Amino acid sequence: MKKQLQNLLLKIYQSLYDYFGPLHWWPGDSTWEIMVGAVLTQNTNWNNVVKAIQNLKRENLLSPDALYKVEENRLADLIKPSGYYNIKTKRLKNLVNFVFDEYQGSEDLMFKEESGILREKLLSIKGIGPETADSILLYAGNKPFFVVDSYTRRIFSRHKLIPKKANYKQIQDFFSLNLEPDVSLFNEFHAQIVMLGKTICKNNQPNCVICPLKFLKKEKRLNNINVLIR
DNA sequence: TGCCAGGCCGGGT
DNA sequence: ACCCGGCATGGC
Repeated sequence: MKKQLQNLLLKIYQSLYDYFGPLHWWPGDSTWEIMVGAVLTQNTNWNNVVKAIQNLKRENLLSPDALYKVEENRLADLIKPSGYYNIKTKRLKNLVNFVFDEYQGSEDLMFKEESGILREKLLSIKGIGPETADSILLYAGNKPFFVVDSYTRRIFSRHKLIPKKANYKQIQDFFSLNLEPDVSLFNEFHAQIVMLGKTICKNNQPNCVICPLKFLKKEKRLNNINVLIR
C-alpha cells in the first residue's frame, strides 16, 4: 500500500517535471535573500515580492548585519510593494533578531542546529508559521522538509488524494512519509506544484485537457487514504 | 473593477 | 479545536 502511494507520488512528480521542466527554485541567490523572500511572499504575489527584494538589494540590505541595524521605518518603506509592509517589517525583524540572539547572526551556525529543533525554534518566532519555516529549512538550509502551501492543499484535495480538511502536518506527512527525504526532490516537487497552481489549475477546470495530472482521473482511487493520513 | 496572490496572528466561539 | 477579520500592494 505504501509502495503504491509512493509510486503514485513519483508519477505525479515526473508528469509535472516533464511538462514544466526544471524550475530552479528558490529564485534568489543568497541564503538571506531566500529567507527574506519566504516572509515577504506570505499570501502575496511573487511579482510584488521581487520589487521589494530589488529595493533591499539596491540598498544592500540583504545581509544579516544590515537587516539587524536598519530602521523599521526605512525597511517598511522599501518592502512596501510586497504588501502587509508594517507586519512584515516586524516579522523580518523578529527573524533577524532571532538569528542574532541564538546564532550570533550567522545563518551557517543556525543551520548546524539539529533540524527538528531548529524548526520548532523558527515556529516560535512571531510571524513564522509552518510554511515559512519549512521554506527556510528546505530552500535556505537544504534540509529535507516538504513545503505545503495553498496550492498543494487545493490541487491534491481536488484530486481526492488528501481530505479536504487536512491540516498542515497531515498534508506534509502525506508527502514526506511516502517519499525519500531527498532535498532536491522536495525542492523541485514543491516548485512544480506551485507552477501548476499558478498556471493551469488556477481556475479549477474540471476537465482540463492540458493538465499534466489529468491521468489521475483514470487512476484507481486509493480506498484507504484516510487510514494513511489520519 | 473587483478579486486574488507561494500566510499568520489574535480574538472570539 | 476551529473560525474569522485584519493585514496592503500591484496585476489582470
